[in-house]
Amino acid sequence: MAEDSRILAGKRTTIYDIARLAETSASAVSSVLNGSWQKRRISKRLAAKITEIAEREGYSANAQASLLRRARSNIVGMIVPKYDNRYFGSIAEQFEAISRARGLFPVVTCTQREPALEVEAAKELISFQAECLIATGATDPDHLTALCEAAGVLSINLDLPGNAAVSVISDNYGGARELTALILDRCREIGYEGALHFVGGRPSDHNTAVRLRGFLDVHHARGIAVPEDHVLVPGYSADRAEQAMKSLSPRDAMGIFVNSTISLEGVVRWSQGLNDAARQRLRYGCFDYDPFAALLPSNVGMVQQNISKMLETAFDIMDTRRHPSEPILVPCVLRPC
Amino acid sequence: MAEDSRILAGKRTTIYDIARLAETSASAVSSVLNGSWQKRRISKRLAAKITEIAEREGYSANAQASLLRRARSNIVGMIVPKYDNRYFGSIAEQFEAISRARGLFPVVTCTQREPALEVEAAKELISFQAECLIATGATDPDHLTALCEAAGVLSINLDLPGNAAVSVISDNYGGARELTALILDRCREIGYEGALHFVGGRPSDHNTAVRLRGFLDVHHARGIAVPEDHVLVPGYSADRAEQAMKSLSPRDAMGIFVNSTISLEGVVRWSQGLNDAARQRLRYGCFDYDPFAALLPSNVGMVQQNISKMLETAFDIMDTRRHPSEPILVPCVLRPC
DNA sequence: CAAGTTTGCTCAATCGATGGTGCAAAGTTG
DNA sequence: CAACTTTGCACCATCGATTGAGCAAACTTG
Repeated sequence: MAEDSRILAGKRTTIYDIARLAETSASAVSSVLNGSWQKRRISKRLAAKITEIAEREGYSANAQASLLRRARSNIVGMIVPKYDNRYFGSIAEQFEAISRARGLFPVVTCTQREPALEVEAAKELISFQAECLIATGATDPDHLTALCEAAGVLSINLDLPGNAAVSVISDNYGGARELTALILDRCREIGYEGALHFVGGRPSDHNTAVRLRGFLDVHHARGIAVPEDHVLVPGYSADRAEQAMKSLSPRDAMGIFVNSTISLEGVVRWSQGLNDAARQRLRYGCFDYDPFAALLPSNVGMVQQNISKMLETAFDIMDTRRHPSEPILVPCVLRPC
Repeated sequence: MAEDSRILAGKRTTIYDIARLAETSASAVSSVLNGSWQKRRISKRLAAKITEIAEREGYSANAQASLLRRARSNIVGMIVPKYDNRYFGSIAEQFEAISRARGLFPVVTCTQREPALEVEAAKELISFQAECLIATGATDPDHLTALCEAAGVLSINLDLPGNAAVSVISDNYGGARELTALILDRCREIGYEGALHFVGGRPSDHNTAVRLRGFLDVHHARGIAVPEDHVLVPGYSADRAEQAMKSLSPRDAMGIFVNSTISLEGVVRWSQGLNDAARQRLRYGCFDYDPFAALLPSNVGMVQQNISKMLETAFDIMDTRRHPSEPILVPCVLRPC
């Protein structure tokens, strides 16, 4: 079976080992195992022999050596803030699937919304010779783009836009308007005609800002004034959303625009503490979709972002190296509950 | 700034480029940039000069070249079935965090519960010289272990056990017993004393089998017979769980042990179609935790697996290369709703 | 100041796969 | 059968970083 000396040395089988066993050269082995043997005029007989021996020995090419020599790496990198929600989870899954279908090697890493981690991960991916880095929901996308540019790596912003690279994002404004209108309508049905609350996200965040604008514009169009203290943006965090809600004085009825499912977790935990009457007169909707949250009684609707379309667009940019300076907006789908 | 010739050639800066700019040797540059310069007696002066130039040029080491030369890769691989639930999402997140904290480079890839994809991903990770492969919820863990063994890569099974490598899994039996008991108790409160249904997972799956055994044992201990058609194991799929539920004849009251959150999605969709009376007399619990699902009215409790403990154990095995032949069981936590 | 030590650096082999180039041997053509 | 083409393969430089070995210059010691 596999050579004992190699096993004992703890080293892996190389093309040189296979060459020795097949009584041929390393270059023949290499070309046979990477599929370029026809072009290099290796006989079918030798190819079969090498293939068989390689299989028997459990040969596995050293990707480092191969990549070092080759011009392209076929590695595509992605950073993602979290895996704790459907949105980013699905982005990661689909990114991997599309990459594989194209013969690329996807490396996804989650960076916990921490700027330092994002930078570290980006540097690592660049060092790994990734050909492209998709920065999803990055806190400082332009910094990452700068790193990529210095290394000649294509960078694409997803979910959150940057100024230095192409950005593919949802139509946050449109989605927010639709959701706001829906929640207002549903509130009217229970006799509440006041301003909604906006909960979740952070002020410095582009998506939060745009969604908030949509939220305010719809109120304005309906002639409803939004008091300042109706806007609570304590970050993307269940705990902080819950605290923010608890800090409000109790109200008879209320409607909430929840920005992100992670914030919804906090809102929902807070609502568990309400008495039945208050809960009966509570309505909310959420930007981002979750199948279980969609079934909660007070939930009137969720905005689902079009992930397939966003990724399709991103890969299209990889192919064509198109570089529009304006973010590409992908419409969302409002799913009433 | 950065050398124009390099830019034009589309190639990245190497230690040789830096060496030329700093009027020194590549080996000096290498040792300075990888931190081994003190050991190699490079002067602080030269080190500072090299560091400055490297920074100015935006140098990024070619990890492939570095790894080729080095003995250890520090790469640790993990395959995960899906990112669409909290359980696997959290496993991936925590695996990455722990790896980074240990100076390792984590590469996680999701394989959609497809055996062919699992094998492909494992081969790729081995080819990248991963030092260890953690196979999470793999459909054929022993096959992956065989691949790893041939390449001298440590393999560890997580979530689902295998025979060929160490396995770290939850105490599925204990968790299932507790959950079953809880659902039965809650059903009694609404006057239903019959057998529960078991929904989700697949017959060939170890975890499904063990959980089902716990489920049956508790029924048996209480003297409740479980009809064969109460066990529905159509796979880990929301659609198939929903179909399975729809195929049942309507009942006055019922209790369900739902195996996995993805199956719960199907069950919950099905329950939306019930009339109010039937829904009033429906109780279920789920093996695996989801914060939103925990708030659904008919949900009586969810089993949360102890991910931190499982990963801690896995990394402990990486360190010590301990190789117990029996799976290591990690207790779960039942979270009543 | 001669002998020995330390400091500070460079040289060159190496990791494993790739692919351009070269060169026999076999096959073809006139 | 000489000249030419095709087939089938091996040789070796190369990718970029690492590291053992070696060596001059500076410094120390008696």
